[in-house]
Amino acid sequence: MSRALVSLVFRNSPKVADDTRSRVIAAAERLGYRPNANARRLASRTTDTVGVLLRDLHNPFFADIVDGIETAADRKNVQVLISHGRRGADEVSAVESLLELRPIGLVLLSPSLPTRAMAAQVGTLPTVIVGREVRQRGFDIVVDDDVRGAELAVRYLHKLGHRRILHVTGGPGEAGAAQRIRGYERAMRALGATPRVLPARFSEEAGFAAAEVIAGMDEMPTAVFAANDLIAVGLLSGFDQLGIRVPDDVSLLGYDNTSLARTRHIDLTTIDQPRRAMGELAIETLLERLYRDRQRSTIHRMMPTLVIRSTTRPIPAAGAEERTR
Amino acid sequence: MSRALVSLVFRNSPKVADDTRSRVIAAAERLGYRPNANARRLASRTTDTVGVLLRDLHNPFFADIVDGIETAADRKNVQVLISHGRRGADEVSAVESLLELRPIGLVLLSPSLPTRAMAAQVGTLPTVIVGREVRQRGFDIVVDDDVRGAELAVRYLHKLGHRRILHVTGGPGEAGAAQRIRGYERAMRALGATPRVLPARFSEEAGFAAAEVIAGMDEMPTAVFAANDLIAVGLLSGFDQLGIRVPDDVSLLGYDNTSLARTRHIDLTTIDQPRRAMGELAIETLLERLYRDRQRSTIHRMMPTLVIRSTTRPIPAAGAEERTR
DNA sequence: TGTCAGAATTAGAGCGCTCTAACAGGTGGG
DNA sequence: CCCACCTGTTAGAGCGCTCTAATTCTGACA
Repeated sequence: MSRALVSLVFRNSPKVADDTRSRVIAAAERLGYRPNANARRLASRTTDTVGVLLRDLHNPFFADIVDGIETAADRKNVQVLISHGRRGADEVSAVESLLELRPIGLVLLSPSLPTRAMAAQVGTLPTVIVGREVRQRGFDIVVDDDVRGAELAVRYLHKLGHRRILHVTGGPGEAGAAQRIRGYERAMRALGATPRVLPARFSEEAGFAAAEVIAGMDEMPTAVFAANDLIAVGLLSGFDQLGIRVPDDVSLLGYDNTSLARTRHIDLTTIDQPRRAMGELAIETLLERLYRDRQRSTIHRMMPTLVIRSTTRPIPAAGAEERTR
Repeated sequence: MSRALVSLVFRNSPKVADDTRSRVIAAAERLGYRPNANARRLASRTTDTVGVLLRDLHNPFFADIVDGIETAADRKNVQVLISHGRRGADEVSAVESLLELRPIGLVLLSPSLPTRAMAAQVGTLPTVIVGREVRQRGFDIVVDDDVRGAELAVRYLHKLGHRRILHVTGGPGEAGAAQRIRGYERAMRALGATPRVLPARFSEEAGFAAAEVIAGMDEMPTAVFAANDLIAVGLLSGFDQLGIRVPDDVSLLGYDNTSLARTRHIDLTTIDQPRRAMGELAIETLLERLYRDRQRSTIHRMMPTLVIRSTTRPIPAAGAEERTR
């Protein structure tokens, strides 16, 4: 049996006879043969693998996206190679080591590098950026529509009768913070309510601190829309400590539907990004550019959904009153 | 300039003259040259990469271990390749694709495969198993010392004055459950207390359900040691719902020090496994077998620590009384 | 029985690197 | 002034596969 035959068998080529195939497989088993992926990747023009840059393994948010990526990759018969740029460490070298393996494309999950630098590094390689909206020729984008997510949150609280709805936002550079403010403000104005934004950061600590600020306000809000779940959970403990009851005294709404929000003990009403779908779409967008030879950049803004749990409730009287409007 | 020269430059060989080196680098930059890792891996005898099987990306527990792995790998100048066997999916094929890349060794994080099957698959390749204690020649093991962790928990509660300490355990097959029961029972007996184990599973739901069972007991425990944090958090909500206050009415202690336990809102006293250290040790063990040509299997049982938060407190009177003993 | 199309198999080049051994160009000692 | 020796560079084989094109094998049909 020739080398080429074995190669064909291991690539499931249809042009090899059934009995030959089984003889090859039997022989391989007997000899303990295992194909060498490095040789295959070198010899074949294509590698059939897409590289995924995963910056933060600790954030379960990305886990769902990777799940989606792998589901779609499986379906499309491409391999996935994950590179974990160590926490805060050199993203450039993480991408570089991915590129040295000659993937057919790249998926970058919430990369933090300057857009220009990324563009220079990946060159013409099809690249999809998930979770960060950059304007740069050549990149395809998959993001959550944070503006509409925030609108969803505000409209729901408004429907419950809330009028004094405060937004606790993330830091200026934090992913989605600006868009969420925009959606919040737009929805508030559309509903004839006055927007009010309290600056913070995307962290539990910041939320905890914000609770005190809120408690000290002349006119306390009846509902708080936190820019992410961490802030919301921080607010929850802050309110708890200050004797402010959620949702009795104040309704609380988060963003991201993290596993934290899902625990019974927290049970936070929140906005859910379609994470798995985002991952799947990333792969599909990548392959579509590759196989259909698309040149133009696309941006997919995915529609988030509202997940109602137990930290929100109608304003006792006003709620009913307003609903009849 | 020859091909070999470029190769030497990119491998940081000391035997290339400084000016030649910079000329090569300049030329590479100008031509947009990037080494092909597949060719390198094929041509050189060694690949300098260890493969890591990560079964569950959603479990932040593994994220810390991977952090440790990458820290140590960085220090030792080896690459890390992560393979994410899709959730519950074919672990065999995930390991297989890792093996096809010809790593110098493997680190398996809490693998679920039968020991024999794993041994057959990896053959003589140095392999470290983290988080699961298997008895099989050829594997090195890094685990938390769950027996001593459980003892730590019991002794602490005992020191606080608790005598009726209940242990809510995980399912029979769940990682560490058996050892934690053993440590719990041993410590209880050593302290002259009567062990009592309530069977459950490693989930929030199971913890929630257990709360009701506990509330219905003739003689309620004054402290509950849950086999992991998820159970503890479930218990927390269960107790909450039943009007049982933690820690006023009952002290609660978890295991694993998950991010959940760390949130202010939960702030759970728990046992911490040295996850980063476990990851680092995995790499060191692997390389030590490789370079020192060690043949015998080793098992590292890492000492966990107690993290005191706000779900445990002394029994008001008895606590002080007992301390003077 | 010969012919031929199509199916199955194989020879041989080449993927981009590393490795060994050989080679060039100084340097310094005899 | 030659030779040994060291440093720096390079020729050429080879890593284990894929790919193309050529070759062999089959069976159908005249």
